[in-house]
Amino acid sequence: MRLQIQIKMNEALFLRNPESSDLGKNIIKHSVQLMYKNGFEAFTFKKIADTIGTTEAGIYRYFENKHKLLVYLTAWYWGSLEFQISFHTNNMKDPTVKLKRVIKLLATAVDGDEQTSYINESLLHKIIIAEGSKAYLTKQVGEDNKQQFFKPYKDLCAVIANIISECSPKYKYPKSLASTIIEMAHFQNFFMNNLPSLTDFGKNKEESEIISFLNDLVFTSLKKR
Amino acid sequence: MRLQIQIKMNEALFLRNPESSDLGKNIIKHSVQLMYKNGFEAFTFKKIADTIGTTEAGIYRYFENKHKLLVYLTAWYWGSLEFQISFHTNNMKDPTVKLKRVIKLLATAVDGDEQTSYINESLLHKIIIAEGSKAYLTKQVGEDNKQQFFKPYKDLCAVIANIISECSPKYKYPKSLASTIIEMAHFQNFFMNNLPSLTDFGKNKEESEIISFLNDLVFTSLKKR
DNA sequence: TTGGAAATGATAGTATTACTATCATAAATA
DNA sequence: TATTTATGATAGTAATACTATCATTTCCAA
Repeated sequence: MRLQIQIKMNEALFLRNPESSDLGKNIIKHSVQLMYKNGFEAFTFKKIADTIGTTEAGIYRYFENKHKLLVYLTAWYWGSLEFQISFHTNNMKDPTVKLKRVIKLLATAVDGDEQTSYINESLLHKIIIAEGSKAYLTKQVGEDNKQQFFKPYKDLCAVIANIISECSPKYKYPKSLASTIIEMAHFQNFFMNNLPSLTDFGKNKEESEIISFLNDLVFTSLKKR
Repeated sequence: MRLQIQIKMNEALFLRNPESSDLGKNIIKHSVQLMYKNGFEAFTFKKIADTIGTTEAGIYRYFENKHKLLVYLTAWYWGSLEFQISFHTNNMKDPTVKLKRVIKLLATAVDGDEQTSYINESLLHKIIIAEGSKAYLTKQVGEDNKQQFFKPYKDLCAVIANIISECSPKYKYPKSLASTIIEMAHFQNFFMNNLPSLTDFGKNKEESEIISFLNDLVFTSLKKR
């Protein structure tokens, strides 16, 4: 038996649920590929339509615009990551071990069944690294936030902040430290591959070094209090 | 006497040097205002042209496209910040004191003479917080980097990494820690104001709390080695 | 099995964006 | 005064980001 994780998506993110039809799944699948290949800026509904053999109008029936589609993908990603974290840290007693596991998941992402669904999680991970911030770095953050578009991100951050507090109840900045490690797991990766002199990992370009850096950052902050 | 800081800009960022004419300075000045007001996505050359009473073609004589203009502004910002840092930490012996000063400058930015030039540095700071990452989160990072567009950022990061190493010569990740505090000085600010639950500063929304967080993060990492 | 709703395909059309090109005029400069 | 150089004015194009309409197919329920 093969389990399919179902991530409950915010209904306001789409006009028609892409999970509900083949066309919808195709849109998501090829959006991931196209966005990975061309980047968010050069990504257009026309291009998806052409590659999957439908028309622009067809895509617009599912998503209002490409911003919503990006937010959809990021929400899916954070949701999936929170699931992975709860799955992999389940039954762990020691919060320190938990936190280490979280850092590893943040920095590597995609575990096991890559082909679980129509979403290529490995590509999605790379998209989120390069484009994820653009989901909220906009003039409409406020409204988008009111509509709960960033709930999966905030939930994930809260989960991590709680583990941090378990590790070190007196630490004063659990949420900021959580968002810092989430963001840095991605940014250090982007820098390592694209602007390596902003990191100490330019030579080997190993994700494991990012993990070491984050572990060091987090656990010196939490130790001895 | 009033000193005017001159930041040497990469010539490949523009077609005609905006500092060399009134029109050029006007373009920069109103770009900052418009980008602040509308955000990078809604910012167009037509809109600048209309607000300063020239034509689109006029803007295109100075900048190839709005991406280059954004990169220009970020380069200017990092250059100015590096200058401020070297100015304010000049003659300081204790690297710890220096580093504290750096963190404060990163998180507050804009010091003293706001009206030094045609660039409103206070607005520019806000633009960099919300739009700065978009300068490098693109498919062309590689080429842009080859043309040295990000040199001011990388130089600043190197300066900070050096101070970190002075504080703690054995610390293994000076560059990554430097890019982390640079990015987080901005992201925590953005989060605090727009997605406050990602931070511990949502209640008071005080920059000083971001500074405390960064100080804690950095100095626990560097202490006791 | 049949009738009707829902989803898709096909086509058209609009406003805006992101440019490029041309030519006349004004300003600076040699 | 001649001549670059910068700017203004206008036009035009291809692509983007949509919206609208109508015909066809699919699917589900009476």
